[in-house]
Amino acid sequence: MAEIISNRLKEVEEFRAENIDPFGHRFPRTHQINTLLEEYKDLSIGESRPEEISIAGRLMALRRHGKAIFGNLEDMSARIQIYVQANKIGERSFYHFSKIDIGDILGVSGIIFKTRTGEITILVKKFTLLCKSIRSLPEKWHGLKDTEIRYRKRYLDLMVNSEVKDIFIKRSKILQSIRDFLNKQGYLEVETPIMQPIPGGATARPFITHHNALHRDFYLRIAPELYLKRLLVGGFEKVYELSRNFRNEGISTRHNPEFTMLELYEAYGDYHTVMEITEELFIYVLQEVLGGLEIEYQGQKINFSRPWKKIGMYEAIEKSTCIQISKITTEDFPIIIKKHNLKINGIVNKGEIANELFEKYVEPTLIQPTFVIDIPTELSPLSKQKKDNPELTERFELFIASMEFANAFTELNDPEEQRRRFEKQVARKEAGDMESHFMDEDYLEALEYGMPPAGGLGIGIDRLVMLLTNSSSIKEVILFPQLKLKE
RNA sequence: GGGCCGUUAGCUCAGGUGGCAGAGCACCUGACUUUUAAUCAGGGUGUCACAGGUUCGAAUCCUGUACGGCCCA
Repeated sequence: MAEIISNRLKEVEEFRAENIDPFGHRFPRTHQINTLLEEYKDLSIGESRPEEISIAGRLMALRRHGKAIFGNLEDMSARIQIYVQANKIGERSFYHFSKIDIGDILGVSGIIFKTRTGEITILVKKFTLLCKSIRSLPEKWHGLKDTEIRYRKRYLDLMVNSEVKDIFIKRSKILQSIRDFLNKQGYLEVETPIMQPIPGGATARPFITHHNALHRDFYLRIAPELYLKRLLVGGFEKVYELSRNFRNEGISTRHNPEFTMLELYEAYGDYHTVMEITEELFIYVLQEVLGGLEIEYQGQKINFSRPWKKIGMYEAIEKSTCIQISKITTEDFPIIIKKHNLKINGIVNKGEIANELFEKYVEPTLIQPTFVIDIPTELSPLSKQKKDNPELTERFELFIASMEFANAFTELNDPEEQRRRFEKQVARKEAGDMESHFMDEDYLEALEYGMPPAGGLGIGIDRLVMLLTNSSSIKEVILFPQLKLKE
């Protein structure tokens, strides 16, 4: 490698000596390569066109034939063959071109023709060196497979693995179609603080950062929820935020410490209206991005045709385990915990037991889109209770392919009840549950001014992208996933 | 946090039982004006992840560490 770099640096100096800038400047292009290929696809073999075109891109392959050289130039859209002939470009330029390496970025001008093997090719009349590459690219045939290098040096991954590029193009389309859908429905996109004095809106440990001028710590948001609901208090009726959230927890194939969420709130709605929005949003995105409602994820066929399945959480647990959660009592807790080997942080209650049983026995079985509804109040400190059963809240979680994709509920707008919920969370925290919620007096004060009844929804965007790109790891859909530092 | 697997050239990978570090691509030298994984002739470019240990001798065996992957919590 050291040898390659020093050779290339020598070439850089040689170009400078010839008055050629090895790190060139703006280059006007007439075409992107894909449009060129499309425009000239009907040429017959040997036929050429007189008009001169210009493209730019990275040289990905070279085939030298003495006084002629073939290469492949690639831009973001496609790859095209270029052909340089000594007697067409001139001896001097040909000599310069012979110093070009795979990996260099070039602008080329010339005319289009079709070779006798039927490949659309640019006969180069002039080339411009736009950037000399001084390192050698990963192998042309096997590409770059080492997952660690792929994630750490994503630029190489993008350069040589076109499927990877496609994933991130798709990710962009997904985000765009979500915004399209919500904007059309009259939602307002807003931005709320990432640095928060009190982290709220989710059950998770936050990251801590420090503000020097204010002499105090802030938390990176674990969710934007409590700020978005302050906006409902303020009179915005339909808001959403596509937000980067940060949770101080382990890294796995489904968890990155920073991840993207959609949160939306609809005043005067509830969890039923939000369930409809969820279905409509998924279907809109699927149609826009994939053009259909059936996908295959990791070998499982998943169908998004409405209506999706709905099942109560207790009912789902009972079906899988025969445990009737609604009937168990405090005396049953240790027996169930022991029998099913459950792990609960801090204070044990019925909700936590239901949650553990659900995750262990029900979640793995939920392949087709399923709304799990009516979730225990003890697990839902920000949700409104069901009118006929205060043990449960008007809340759902959406599961697809055994993964949680959405969490939504009717928002709790009673400030006194909200205070009691926070107090219970604080008690949990004191009992050792580091993920439980903080007391947020400022939020309670906002509720005391009055928040309209509302439905709220959160969707994990990274997982959605995983689902629509058939990716098994969240790292495949995040450009620069978090890895441990090396050395 | 636990278990299993991996880390050898820029990249993709070989290297039973310990005995001079290997291949293909890339790269360097030369030939070649329609090739496309171009071809032909020649060249090996290395802290075998890191640190110890065993041994006459370690990429290989042992211990520990780092990073990554898969599974579990």
